Amino acid sequence: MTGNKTVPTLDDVAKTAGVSTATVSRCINTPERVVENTRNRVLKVIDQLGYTPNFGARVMAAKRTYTIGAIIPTMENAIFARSLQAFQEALHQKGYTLLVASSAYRPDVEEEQIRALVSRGADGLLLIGHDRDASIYQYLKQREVPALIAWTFADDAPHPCIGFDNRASMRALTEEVLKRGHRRVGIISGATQGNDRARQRIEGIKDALTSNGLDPANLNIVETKYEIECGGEAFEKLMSFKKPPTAILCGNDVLAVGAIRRARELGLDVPGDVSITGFDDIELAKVVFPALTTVHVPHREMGSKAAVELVNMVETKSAGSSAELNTTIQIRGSLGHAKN
Amino acid sequence: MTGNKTVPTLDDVAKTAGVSTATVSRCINTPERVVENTRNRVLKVIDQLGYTPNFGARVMAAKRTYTIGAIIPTMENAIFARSLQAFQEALHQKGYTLLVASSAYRPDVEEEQIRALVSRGADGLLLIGHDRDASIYQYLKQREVPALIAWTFADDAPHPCIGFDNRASMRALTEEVLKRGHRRVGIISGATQGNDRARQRIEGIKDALTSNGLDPANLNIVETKYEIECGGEAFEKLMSFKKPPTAILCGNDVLAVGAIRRARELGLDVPGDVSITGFDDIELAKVVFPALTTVHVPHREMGSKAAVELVNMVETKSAGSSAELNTTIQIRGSLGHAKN
DNA sequence: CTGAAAGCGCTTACAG
DNA sequence: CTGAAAGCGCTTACAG
Repeated sequence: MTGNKTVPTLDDVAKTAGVSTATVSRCINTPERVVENTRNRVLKVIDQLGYTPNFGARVMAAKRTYTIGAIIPTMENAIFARSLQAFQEALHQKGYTLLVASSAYRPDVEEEQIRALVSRGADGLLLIGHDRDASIYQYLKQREVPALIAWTFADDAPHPCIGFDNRASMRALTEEVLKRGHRRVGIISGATQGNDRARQRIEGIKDALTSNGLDPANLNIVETKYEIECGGEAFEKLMSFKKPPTAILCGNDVLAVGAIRRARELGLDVPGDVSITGFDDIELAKVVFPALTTVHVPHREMGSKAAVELVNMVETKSAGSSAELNTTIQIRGSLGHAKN
Repeated sequence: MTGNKTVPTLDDVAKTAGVSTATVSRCINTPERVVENTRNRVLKVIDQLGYTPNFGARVMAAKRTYTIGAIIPTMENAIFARSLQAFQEALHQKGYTLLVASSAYRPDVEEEQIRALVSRGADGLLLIGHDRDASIYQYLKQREVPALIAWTFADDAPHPCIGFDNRASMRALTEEVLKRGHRRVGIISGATQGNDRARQRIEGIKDALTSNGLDPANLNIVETKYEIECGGEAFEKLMSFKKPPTAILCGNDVLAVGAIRRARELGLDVPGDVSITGFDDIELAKVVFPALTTVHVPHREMGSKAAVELVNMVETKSAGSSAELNTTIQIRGSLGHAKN
């Protein structure tokens, strides 16, 4: 009744199976290098004793943790959730576990989290967007921790990325808006500082305006935090202008949903009085009324591809390769024709 | 230019500071046991060399990983997100990192994940609900991994839990529904098997019916997966009865939102034709139209309290104590009077 | 195919 | 207050 509660070690297995610890280790890690006979015997003992390798020891000896870290801007809303779920599932399938932290969209917090996960032994890191201090990339390089960037794509990125073209996507959405006669366009953007995705999306809007003969200089842009309430406030601000926009493009669905809600509170009809669009196509987009016109992002695909590629980078110690995913424009009730 | 890329070890620090590794270790872990003078010298060297303790070695020597695992049913929607975010933040503040996995509401997957996180060295585990195989609790006990249950509360639970009374909460909500004249009530529940929360919520509804002189036996219950689409299908099924319910109580907001959406598609007015309620009060609840009457759960409070208590259990090796949190009923547009 | 043994980088009684 | 040294439980060249 006493030795009963002790967790069995490799040594225990080796002794009761009558082999060396090396052999037991091989049975677990490279079974093909052990003859079937011994292997079966060892595996039976492992099963009998309920042996599981000690994580710390394994990490130290193998210099690998089979752990991947992900730092996302937020877990609060669904923006990154679906992707992260797919990422975790794919990781699990490859025998890796996910370590998560969130940065609250703050560069300083993100840096702290990166260091925390690395020192905790993450074999690789998933990061969102590539806009961050050079010193961080240097640190990652020094520690030899491969990093993969998601949620954005750029040919010339110094790090591999699995994502989509934020600028082109937003441009395509804006074209749809302009096609419906809108000429006074407002923007509600998340903070652009340290957020290349937010900036790219704004650039995309400007691209579309320019190619339609409009002057991007007249654009009204309100920057705010990615929160529903903030979207509402920004909306109110834009609508308080003497010549309010007839269409408001939001940096993501969360902001757009806040805008729609505030519109209702103010007695404004969407899209009758003002059209509103989002970006991401999270669950909220389909649930809000009117349903949100937005850019559909392949969340799950991005998550699982990122997992596969990152594990590949870790295991082959290769630089990794990028992949561009497609987005599609989802036209729903919140976008209508400019009345005028 | 060569030794440059090597990650410094404790030994390196000890040598260049002219002390033993024990002293360096103390400077990091129990600084008060080192005189200020030596300590300062050592800390300076640590800083200079950019030393960070090797995780694996530390884990093995200290038999602690400073890592807490959490297994939640899903990350896809926002149900657990806010709580998990608060949990992670509180953990981070205490110097712990969060390991996450999701079970997709499947007991077998959950068990696999529990074993994965434990063998990965989680110092403690956060689990949702207490309904699971006894062998799992036995395993946890054998491995001496403390577990804390969230999202539910029971005085007599064998494990400490930080949560709320699902049954009483749902009963209180149901009272509000009955108060508005509803007599034919339908239920859309998540799968009850292996989910004590789902069962408790149904019991709560029955409690309210009984105490109002209604027979719970007449209740129409549809069980389905916790997904928006499924909520819609279950709704349609309930409304296809010859005597459809005038109020439908859903096991959570996700199901309720699906029901509301389907109602609109079917041309039914909510709450004019049928009232719909949810549970959890996630963001969706306020965004859907009409806004959802639901049970408000203190997500963030639950997450952070769970973190504090779990860390406490890990560090003091105590059994841990439970805490019951309060829920409140949020009356919003989706609940109206029975027309009859 | 298998074993003996070094080594991974820390922490922690035990002395002094 | 500080140091010498054992030990944590694995993996992996190196032999044979």
